[in-house]
Amino acid sequence: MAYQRSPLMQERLADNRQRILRAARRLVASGGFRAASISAVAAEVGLSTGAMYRYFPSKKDLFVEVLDEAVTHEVAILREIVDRPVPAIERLRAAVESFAARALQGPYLAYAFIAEPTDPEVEAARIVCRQRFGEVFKDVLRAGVTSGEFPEQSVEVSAACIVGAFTEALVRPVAPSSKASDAHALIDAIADFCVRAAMGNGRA
Amino acid sequence: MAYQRSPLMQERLADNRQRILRAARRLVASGGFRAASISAVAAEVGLSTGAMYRYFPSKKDLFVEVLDEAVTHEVAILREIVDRPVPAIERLRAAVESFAARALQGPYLAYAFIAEPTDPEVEAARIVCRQRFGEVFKDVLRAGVTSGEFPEQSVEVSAACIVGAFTEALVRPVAPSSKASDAHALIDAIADFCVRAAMGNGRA
DNA sequence: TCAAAAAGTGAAGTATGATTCATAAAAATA
DNA sequence: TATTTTTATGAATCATACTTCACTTTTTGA
Repeated sequence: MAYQRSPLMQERLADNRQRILRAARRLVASGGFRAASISAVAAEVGLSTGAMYRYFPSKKDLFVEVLDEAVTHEVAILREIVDRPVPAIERLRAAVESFAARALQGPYLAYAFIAEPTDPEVEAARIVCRQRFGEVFKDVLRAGVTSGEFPEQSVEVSAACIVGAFTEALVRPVAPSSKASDAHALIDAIADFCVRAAMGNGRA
Repeated sequence: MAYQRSPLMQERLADNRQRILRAARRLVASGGFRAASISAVAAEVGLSTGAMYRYFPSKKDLFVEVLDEAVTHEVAILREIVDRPVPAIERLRAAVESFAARALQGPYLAYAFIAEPTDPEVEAARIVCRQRFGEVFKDVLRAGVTSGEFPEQSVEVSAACIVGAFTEALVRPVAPSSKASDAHALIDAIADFCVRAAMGNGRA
C-alpha cells in the first residue's frame, strides 16, 4: 500500500475548503446568489470547477454551509450583546445597531441570506436562520416585558417584525452610495423605530 | 385582402391576455416565481407555450406587468384608507391591517413581489413597487408627525421598516397552516407593533 | 365554399449553469 | 526512482427553462 494523507496535505485541503467558503460568501455579498456560480467561486479560489466537488457534494451543500457559518457568527455577536447585564432597552438598541451596522457593509449579503430564494434546500436552511435571529430578539423582548420595561406584546411577532424592519430598511438602498454619516443616521433611525415599537416610547 | 380582426376575436384575445396575467399571478401566489414558468402558465391557461409569445414579448415583460397590476391594485386600496379623514393613528393601523390581511391569503405573492429576485429587469420594477408602498405609509407618518400624533422621526426609514416588518412577519409562517383566528391574532400583533413604532405608545 | 391572414401548436433551438468523467498532475510509500 | 493512490483539470454531459419556428388550425371576407 502507498499513500497516506500527510499533515501538510491535510492542512492544504482544509485551507482550500475554507477559501472556498470565504470566496462564496464574498461573491454572494457583492452580487447575490446570482453572481455565485460554482465556476465563479472556483475561479475566485483558483481551482477548477471539478475540484469543487471534492470539497462539497453539491452547490446546495456549499451554500447551506456558507449560510450557516455566517449566521452562527452573527448570532454569536448578537447573543453577547443581548446577554449583557443592562436594561433590555439598551440591549435591544445595541443589538439592532450592531446588526444593522454590519449588514450595511455588505447589504447584498444580508439580502441574500434573509430574503433571496434559491433552492428549496437552501431556503429551508434560511428559515432556520431567520428563526435563530428571531430567538435572540425574542429573548430581549421577553426580558423587557417581564421587567415591565416593555408593554405586553406578542414577542414572537415583534421579533419577526424587528428582523423584517431593518432588513427592508437596509436593503432598500441597494445602490452602495451611502456615506458614513448617512449610514450612521440610517442605523440610528432604524434603532429608534425598533425601540419605539418594543417599548412604545421614543428613545431610550 | 382578407381578414380583419372581428370584435369577437378582439375580445377573445383580450380575454386570453387577462387570463394569462391572472394565471401567472395565481402561480406566483401559490409557489413563487419558481413555479411560474412559461410552460406552467401556458398549461394553466390552456394555451401552448408558443402562443404566450403572441401576448407578451418575453417572460420578463409578462411578470413586470403582473407585478405592476398587483401593486397598482394594492396601492389603490391603501391609498383610499390613508386618505380618510380620521386620525393618522387609525389610518396607519387600518392600512397595515388591510395589507396584512390580504397578504396572508397569498403569502407567497407578497413574498415574491417584495423580496424574491428574478431578472434584473423585474427587480428594477420591484424597486419601484416598494417605493410606491413606502410612499403611502410615508404620507400617513408625515401627517401624524405634523399633527403631533407621532413623535419626530425619519418617515423615510419608518415607512421602509413598516413594510419590512409586516412582510417578514407574514412570510415567516410559510406553512399555510394558519387558521382564521390565528390570522386575526397575527394581523393584530403586527398592527400593534407598527403603531407602537410610529407613535411610541401602545394601542390606538 | 375558398383563399389569405392570423392564431395556435409543440417540438427543436438556445442559453445558462450544475455535475460528471476520462485523463493528467502531484503526493506518498517502498 | 517506480508504483500506487489521491487530487486536480476542464471539456463533455445533463438539466432546466426561455424562445423560436415550420407547420396546422381557425378566422375572415369575397
